[in-house]
Order: sequence, then structure tokens, then C-alpha cells
Amino acid sequence: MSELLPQPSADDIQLLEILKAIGDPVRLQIVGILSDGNFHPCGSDDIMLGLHKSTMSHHYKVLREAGVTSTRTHGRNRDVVLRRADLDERFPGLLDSLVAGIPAGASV
Amino acid sequence: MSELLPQPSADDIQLLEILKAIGDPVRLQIVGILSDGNFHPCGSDDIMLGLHKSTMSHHYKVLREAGVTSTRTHGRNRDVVLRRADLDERFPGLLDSLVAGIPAGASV
DNA sequence: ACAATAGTTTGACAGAATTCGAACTATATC
DNA sequence: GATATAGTTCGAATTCTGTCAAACTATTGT
Repeated sequence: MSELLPQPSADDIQLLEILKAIGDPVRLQIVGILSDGNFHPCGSDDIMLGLHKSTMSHHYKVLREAGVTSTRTHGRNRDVVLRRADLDERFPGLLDSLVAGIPAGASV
Repeated sequence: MSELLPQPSADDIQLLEILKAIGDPVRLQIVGILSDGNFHPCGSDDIMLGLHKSTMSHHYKVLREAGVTSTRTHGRNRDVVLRRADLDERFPGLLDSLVAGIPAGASV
């Protein structure tokens, strides 16, 4: 069984909140990693990059509440994924141009 | 005669800096106003929206140093304009999708 | 039941950002 | 030259943000 953590509906996603969310080096990099469209475990090492788990939890919450990501719980694990369809509907082309502009090995 | 205030070259414009710059209600609204492609006087009432002139000066500086805008001086006046060509070259489609998503009368 | 695991929540703290007001610079006008 | 005007810079106050550590919740596994 899997449950979705609370998140804004597509209609309630605000551009300003998206920009505030991804205008941070850690969170922009998370978006870059999630841009493959797959679910990623919250605690995977390729995302954590040396930060504390409580710090990551905070960043996931910011992204989720801005409508950028969805988080589904699976047992005691959580997986994050980009809300690509919702974002494309609300802001056509935005995600594609953003992802294309994120530096590859953005190590900060 | 008009002079350009210092600004990063097109190649040095960083996506993260753009996002940090426009992830602010005042500056996102400035971008919306500048999206007509015209030069706008720094002190015009349609942009200031009740804020102090020193506050606006700060916001213009953030936008300019992020590579989002150009500021040209003209006597003792200054005009701001979007760096549309440079932004389109570095991050194709980004500005268009952003501008399309900025709420019309975004009064903060 | 007990222990281990994944992640959240809370509190604390340092650094950054927004805002204003006052002083300053430079240009324009009389 | 004197004055007015457009905008910048500096300093201070408040608020916001990112980070960690410790305690907590919930689930898994023995």
C-alpha cells in the first residue's frame, strides 16, 4: 500500500512558490535528479550529498508544498517524484526549460 | 548619451541566480512589467508599488547582477529592460514560460 | 515484546534577505 | 553658483532560511 503526502492541487500551484522552492542550490539539484521522471527514495545517497536527514526532510517538504514534487509513502520509506504532468499543465514549457538549464554535476 | 551599468556576460548567467532573483514577489512582478520588452524608468509608479526608492534600487541590482535585466543610465535617470535575447540564448523557452505564468495584477 | 530502521518534528543558531531612512553622488535647471 | 532631482549606498531593525542535533513516530523484522 502506498499513500500520498498532502500536496496542493494542480490549480493551486503558484509560480512564485515554485520559484522560491527551486531558487536554492540543494533543491534545484534535487529537481535535476528527479528530472528522469522516476520515483527516487528520499534517503538515496545520490540526493543526500552529505546533508543531514532532517535537512533533507525540510527540503522535500518545501518542494512538495510548492507543488513541485509528490511524495508517496511505502512502508517506512518515502519516494519522491516530479509532478511533471501538473506542472506542464499549469506552466507549459517551464519544467523542460528549467531541467535543460540545470548544470549536470551541480555539486552545490 | 547612455551607459550600461555593469552586468554579467551572457555566458556567465547562472540558472540558480536567475531563480533566486525572481523567487521574490517584488522582483517577479518587475519581470512581469518588463515583459513587454520595453525600457521602463526605474522610478515609474507602475513598478514602485509603494516601496521606498532605496528598496527598489536594491531589487534592480539583484536582477541586474543575476543577468535578468539591463540598466542603462540616461542623464540622471535609469531605464530597466529584460535581457530577453541573452536569456533566450542561454535558457531557451524559460522566459516565455515564466512570463506566461506571472499573474496579471500580481499585487504582491 | 524488543530492537532496528526511515523519516519527521522541534528547538536552536548563524547567516542571509527585505525594508526603511538618512546621507551621499551625479546630473540637470534656474 | 545654487537648487532640485534621480537614484545609490550605508546602517539598522526585523524577518526569513538553511542547517544540525536530539527526540519522536511509525513500520519492519527477529
